[in-house]
Amino acid sequence: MKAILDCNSFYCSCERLFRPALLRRPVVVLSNNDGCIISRTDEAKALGVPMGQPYFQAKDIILQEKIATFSSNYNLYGDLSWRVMETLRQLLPPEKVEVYSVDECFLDLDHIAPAQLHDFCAHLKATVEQWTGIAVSVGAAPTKVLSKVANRLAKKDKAATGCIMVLDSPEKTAAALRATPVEDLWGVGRQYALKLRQRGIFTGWDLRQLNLNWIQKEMGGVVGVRLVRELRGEACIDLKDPLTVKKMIATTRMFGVNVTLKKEIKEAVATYVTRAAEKLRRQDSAASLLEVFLIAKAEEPPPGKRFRHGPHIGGCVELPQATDHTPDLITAALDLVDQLFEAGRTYKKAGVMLGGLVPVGSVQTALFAPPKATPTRQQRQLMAAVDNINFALRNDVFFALRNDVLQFAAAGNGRRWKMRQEHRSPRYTSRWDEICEVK
DNA sequence: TCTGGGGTCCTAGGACCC
DNA sequence: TCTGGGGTCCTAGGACCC
Repeated sequence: MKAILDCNSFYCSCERLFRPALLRRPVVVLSNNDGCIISRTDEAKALGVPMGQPYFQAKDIILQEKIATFSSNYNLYGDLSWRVMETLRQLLPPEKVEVYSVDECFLDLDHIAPAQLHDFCAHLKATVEQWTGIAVSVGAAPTKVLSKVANRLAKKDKAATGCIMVLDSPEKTAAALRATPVEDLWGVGRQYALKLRQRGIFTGWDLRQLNLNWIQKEMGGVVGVRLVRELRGEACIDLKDPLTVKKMIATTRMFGVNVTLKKEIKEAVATYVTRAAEKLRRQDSAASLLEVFLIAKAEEPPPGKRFRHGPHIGGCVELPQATDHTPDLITAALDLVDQLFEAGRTYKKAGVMLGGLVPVGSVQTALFAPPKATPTRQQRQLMAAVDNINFALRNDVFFALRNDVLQFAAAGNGRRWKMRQEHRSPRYTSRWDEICEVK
């Protein structure tokens, strides 16, 4: 059996953890730049605040209902997420724990006797809640897709299920699938849901009966077939090896204000490259492909039409040799900005993507590259030192700055373009100067 | 005024090989 | 009149996830 354990309204729960006064009050958390609502508690949901709604549209109801509102505080969420996952790794062999997202985790429970499953899930839940203070839900079933179904139903009726559902018989599974609309299945998005509904397929149970040839043709080939097989109880999606590294690394942000100056675009791009290169080194990879893109300001969307981003202006270079050295990546990225930037345009967003990742230990030396293209031992040591200092001081009271202690000059220091975070809570668990005080 | 960020996997089709 | 068969590799784009 497999299980998925996820944190209830994770970002909101993190905010509540340090403010017990918010315990039964509605809470929402906003995306970067205070753009959209990306987490909401049951109370906020009950007041009719939709997930993903732009903040400025929800402002009226937020004020009217006195909904507590926070900018996203990833230092805090990242730290609490780590505590939840670490707790699970203490309760299960670590290779049976697959961290799927910041607030979700797949578990392999094959070693638990069927009769004990429910109790074991309850034990996991109670321990995580006691050790971290974050409430969680658990769904268990023979496959990943079915465990997602179970988890959703467990959360939907918290009082009846106690946030735990185990699908350990064909009858329970059938009932669960009949109660699950297709669009709420893991792997069915807007497009497929529409297609299925037009064919009269409304629930997971309906989908499970469909002919695999049709699925193969109409639902993304093997992806759809795998989904339906999983609905039938045939495990097709294994737990992922916890040691797999990323194949692509991206850092992209909306600007906090409109940007028209090339200098500012370059500062932002250099900042994003720095961040991406840090992630690169953390997984011991080197990148051979670098892409930079800019998003220009969107035209007014026609009334009633969905919001769309402005034109995407992107460029890509193949590096002469894979590297994880920030200065080399910045140089290449700024060259791209020179090619992409058009004076007179207004930009809303920029991003950097690193691809063609290879293990840093086995970088192929370029035949025609000048000898200095290979990062030297000193350059490696330099980057390691920069990372160590920044990681350490990011959490230190004496350097409680918004920016890193060590920065590249190309990243600038005006940073007018930085994102807005008007409602950020203190970083209770990762900054000494922002720790919770009891009076 | 104002609409997030970071990923994965798969397919189709083109270019190219012998 | 009539133009094979069997591959590989790459890219762009679609769909999905949280």
